Amino acid sequence: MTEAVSRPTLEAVAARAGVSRATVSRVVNGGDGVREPLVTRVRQAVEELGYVPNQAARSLVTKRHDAVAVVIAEPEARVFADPFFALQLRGISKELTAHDNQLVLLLTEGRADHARVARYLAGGHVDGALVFSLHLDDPLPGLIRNAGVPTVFGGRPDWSDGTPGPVYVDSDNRGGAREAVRHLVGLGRTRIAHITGALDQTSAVDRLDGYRDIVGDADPRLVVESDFTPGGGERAMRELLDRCPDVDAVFAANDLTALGALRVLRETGRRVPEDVAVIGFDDVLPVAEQADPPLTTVRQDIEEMGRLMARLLLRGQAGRPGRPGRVGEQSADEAAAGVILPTTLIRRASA
Amino acid sequence: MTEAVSRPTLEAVAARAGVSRATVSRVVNGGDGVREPLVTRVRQAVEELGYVPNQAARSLVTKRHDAVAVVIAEPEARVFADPFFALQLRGISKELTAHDNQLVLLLTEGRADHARVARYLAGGHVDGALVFSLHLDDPLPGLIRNAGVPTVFGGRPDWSDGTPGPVYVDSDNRGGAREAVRHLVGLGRTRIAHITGALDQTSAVDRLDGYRDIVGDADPRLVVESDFTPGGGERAMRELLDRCPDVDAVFAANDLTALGALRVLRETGRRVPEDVAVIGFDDVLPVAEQADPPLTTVRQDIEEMGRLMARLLLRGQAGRPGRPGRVGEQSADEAAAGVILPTTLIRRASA
DNA sequence: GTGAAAGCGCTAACAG
DNA sequence: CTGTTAGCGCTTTCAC
Repeated sequence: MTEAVSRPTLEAVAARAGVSRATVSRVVNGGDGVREPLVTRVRQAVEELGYVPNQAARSLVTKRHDAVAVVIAEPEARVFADPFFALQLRGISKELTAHDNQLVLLLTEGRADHARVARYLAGGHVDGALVFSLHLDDPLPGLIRNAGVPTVFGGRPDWSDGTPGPVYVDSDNRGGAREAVRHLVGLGRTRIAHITGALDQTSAVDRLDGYRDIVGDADPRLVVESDFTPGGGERAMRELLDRCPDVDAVFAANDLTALGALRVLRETGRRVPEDVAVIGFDDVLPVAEQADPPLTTVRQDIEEMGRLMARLLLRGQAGRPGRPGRVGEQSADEAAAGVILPTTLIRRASA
Repeated sequence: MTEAVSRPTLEAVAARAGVSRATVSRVVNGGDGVREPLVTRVRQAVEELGYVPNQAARSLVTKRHDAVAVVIAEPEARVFADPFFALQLRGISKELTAHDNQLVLLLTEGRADHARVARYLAGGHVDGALVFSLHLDDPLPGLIRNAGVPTVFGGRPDWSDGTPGPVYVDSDNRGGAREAVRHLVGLGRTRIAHITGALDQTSAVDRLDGYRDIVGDADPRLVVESDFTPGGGERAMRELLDRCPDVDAVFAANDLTALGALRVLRETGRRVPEDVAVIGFDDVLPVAEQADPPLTTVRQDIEEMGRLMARLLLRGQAGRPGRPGRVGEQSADEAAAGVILPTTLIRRASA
């Protein structure tokens, strides 16, 4: 006795309400132009039968999917070492949910998966894509452009060709860096160092630029390249102390890096902030708040970034090389561009 | 000139290959019972046209979706404070990808979203669900059961009614706790305390049980209830020192809690591990490795948990109260049950 | 083995 | 305003 619980169709609702399928369809989709008595009758039939529209059938005719792909292209485990993506996802999810769109998550493990993702996007399974791929040499953005799907990028992508700029949402990395360094200057520090992030990511480059905006042509030995990890931060800090024992402030490219720097500073007997002031970036709470001493850092509103990305896509601000759809209804002359979210300096004990 | 780039259909491929739609369909779906010359010709046409099957059309007839929902029901921001879910997602994603299934992510913000999720699952948009909902009083698992979708839970759910047990994957929280405490005992500690996690989650309860398994009826003041956060860990540690100044070891319910405990220990001038040994749980790398001193902790293979959940669902081990589908093809007598993954004690400096 | 034909459940003209 | 009529692109009997 396989209780074949096949769900009710439009047909069934129509029969029960004593109207045509078309009328039920109209009611289900907002019920414009249907007279009150019928609307109620249909609504009731829907209720009684527990009718839920079959999305596949609907997509087949509308060519819409009410679904958006989120592509996270980060081979490194590092992505998962801080809550960055989790927060973005939450922001994205909230916005998509508010507009009855589903979130299809596409995680990639290196290049092997790129073709798969490109095929999926080109396959017209979703109305748009939100893409995180922050590495300069990543071929994925290009592939995605060819897929002809409206797309919004998370973080400024690095396209130097002449095509109309991609739509993206980013934090004000450069401005945030400037504020951090300015704060250090305000503290009277004169030997301000910078430990960079992985310079194949625009965020790291922008933060370095912000640092340079303030310090000008300071001693180049005060800039040490690193990679956004605590271990990298340690190595960089050691090298820094080696090169410039008189350093009195460090602006680290992110909180994890700052953590590594703090550790080395402590080991070598420097007091923070008395001897060396330290500032991070991101304001990853469990890291920044629990650091010793608690970390002064530049906060970015990560969840808001996610929300905004989704909003841009749904509003059709996104580049849409190809076919139509509810997502992507922007006017043709809408200049594709980036949206930059402000950052805030959070003062704690380390600077 | 809107280059209506409407993608090629089966029809088009059939025409190009000089065969019928049915034949193309067969080839696309594995190409059994089609003779070699045709297979090649069709494959080539598919290639040339860049044909990608329309999933909506396919689902409409097969009633399969090759999509799985991942439901993360965590109102608290805490979820996002550690990479737990990110790692699970990665494991899930890998497994789903390997079987050509899509991952639909459903994040919920408290009860308001429960109805939405239940409706979505009941709506037959996906072939199954992987559900994370670790709070004892959460109504979501019940709702999902009623949705009639094959489901695998992440973490042992707490159903006390008589229904056949839900399928779930969990870490060996109890065993891991035992190992941690045993290690402390082996170190010669005699006043071993436990700072619990949020006791409305089975993981916290299981870890507490494991602790008790080893210490027996030790001084009950050595157990302090907390909530898995660093702040909670601090408060708990303070209370603990207050109650039992002679404590010489602490087993914390997770790494974040241990971090808070370490901080208080340091503040109050205790040396770790000389005066007080500390063990955490989870082995969240950026936390455990960067702690001062680096944290001895119980590692769980989180990614593997995710992978296993997906595998169970795809293999049809999952409870399936309702309709058929590729997902959920288990034999009726297959005993639904939990799979418990082993944990490992990672020795660092803190104990 | 291969093709022809009948829908899957829904929306979107088009009549009435 | 409401109902009728075509399909959307695909899989799947069923003949050939």
